[in-house]
Amino acid sequence: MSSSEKYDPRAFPPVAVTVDVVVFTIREKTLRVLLINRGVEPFRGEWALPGGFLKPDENLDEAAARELAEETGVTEESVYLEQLGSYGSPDRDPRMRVVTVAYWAICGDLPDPVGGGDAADAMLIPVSMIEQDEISLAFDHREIVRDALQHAMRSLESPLVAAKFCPPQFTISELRNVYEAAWNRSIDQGNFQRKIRANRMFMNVSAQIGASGPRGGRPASLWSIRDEGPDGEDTDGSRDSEENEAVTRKGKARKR
Amino acid sequence: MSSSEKYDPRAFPPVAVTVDVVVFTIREKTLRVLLINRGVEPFRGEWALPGGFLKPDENLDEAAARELAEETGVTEESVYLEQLGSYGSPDRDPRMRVVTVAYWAICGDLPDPVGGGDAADAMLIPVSMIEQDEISLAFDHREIVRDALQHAMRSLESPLVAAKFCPPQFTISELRNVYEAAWNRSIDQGNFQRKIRANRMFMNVSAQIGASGPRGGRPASLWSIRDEGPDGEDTDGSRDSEENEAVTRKGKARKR
DNA sequence: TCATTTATTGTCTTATAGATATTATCTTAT
DNA sequence: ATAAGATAATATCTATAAGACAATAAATGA
Repeated sequence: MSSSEKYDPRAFPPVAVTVDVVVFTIREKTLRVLLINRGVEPFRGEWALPGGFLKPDENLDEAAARELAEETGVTEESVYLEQLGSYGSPDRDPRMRVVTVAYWAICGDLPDPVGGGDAADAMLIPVSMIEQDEISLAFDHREIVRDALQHAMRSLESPLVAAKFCPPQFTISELRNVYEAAWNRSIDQGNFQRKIRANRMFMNVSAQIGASGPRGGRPASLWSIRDEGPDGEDTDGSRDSEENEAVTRKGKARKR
Repeated sequence: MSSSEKYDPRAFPPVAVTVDVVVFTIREKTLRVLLINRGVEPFRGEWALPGGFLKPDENLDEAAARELAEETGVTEESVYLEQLGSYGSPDRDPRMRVVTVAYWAICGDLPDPVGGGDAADAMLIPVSMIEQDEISLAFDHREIVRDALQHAMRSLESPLVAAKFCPPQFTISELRNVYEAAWNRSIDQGNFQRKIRANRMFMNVSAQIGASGPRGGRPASLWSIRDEGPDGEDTDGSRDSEENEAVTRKGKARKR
């Protein structure tokens, strides 16, 4: 700040800092984003991201977690929440100068009737509707959602992130369904099995056996993310594979 | 913001927004970061990132570019500048609540005597000194630099980003030197050539031939980044390789 | 000329992804 | 009880790419 020290921060026009959260979840095999219908001006009646003003004594992560909890009822446990980036065009909020810090989250188990009281004041819209511009959002939230989507798709390459869409214990098929929803195409089952089984970050909960699906079929074994202690507790001493093996996205883009 | 609309932004305690930039460059085959010696309180005399307060009429990217230019004299041309993230712990600045938006930049051609007038008020320290905690920084700038470093290392997997450390036209060896500086190990020359030549984002400036090194040797041909038009102008019609082929980091970690 | 340096090309090995089976184990219908 | 269908789990083959390693080519300076 050497060359800007002449500026007294208190002399600056007021800037408000908000936090907005792009909440992803999967419903009906479709990747969706949580939107809130604004009850007040500006942009009253339009759809916007859940969010709010940063409070004096909380840091950014805490503010994001608080907003997420207020808007979804989801406690911090089992939720993936990560900062996305900040947006601060001078005129992005007609009221005053507002810089927002955007976060993105994965909720595997969103309570279905989201929102406060009114049933119509919150919804989960498919991301495809935003990609194809079939809905307009308040502020610059369309840009934020698009950036979040792009970021999320990259992060999904790590199956550890994809697993956040699943319950704590899950079958490999459930994890595969996450990718099929996000990428909107089918994934070879056998190859996916091989990939996950080779990833040492996943642990077979051998004691448990999942139930068969509604249409029968061999029951799947349950898996969970290996809780990594402070130091890498390597039960199997001889391994030299990379820890973060990505799930790549090549292959025939056959429709589902 | 639905559940927080009760808050009037103007009623909030003042928040200042600053922009800090982590400027990377390579000197003496070492990846380095630009630090400024603070001339005023707080943290007077300590090393800090270049940065300053967000001005009323500029957006975040503009503020970062301005700070970068003020502190280094480097104009926006040929500089890679990207937002890293925001930091807003309540007590990160003893004066008042300050949220900073951090950026990271790659400067291939930093003017050597950086800083304003005093020669000692700016320096380029090796990133290893920060990794190993051999220097203390003002504010939470150590955390910011570490995050930037982590982010930069990931971004470097794209040779297009690595090329930002080089002049507009460069030899493949110069580009390889970027990786050798960043990863602190040698890279097989033949394999690297093959990799870059296979990447359609690089273009051989066949007319030009670079000069030989100080110790002789065959002069290298010059390369540049293919300036991509609005639509992919594909001179060579038949290609189906991915555009962003990464330079991976495996292989023997032999010392240099 | 020769040593040196860098560019360029080639080959071998290994690892992995994807395609394509095949086998195993369950549910449901008859 | 049996057959059919569904899903899980395993196996095999191929193509591709990366890395290790080596060899050749082209320029420089001494």
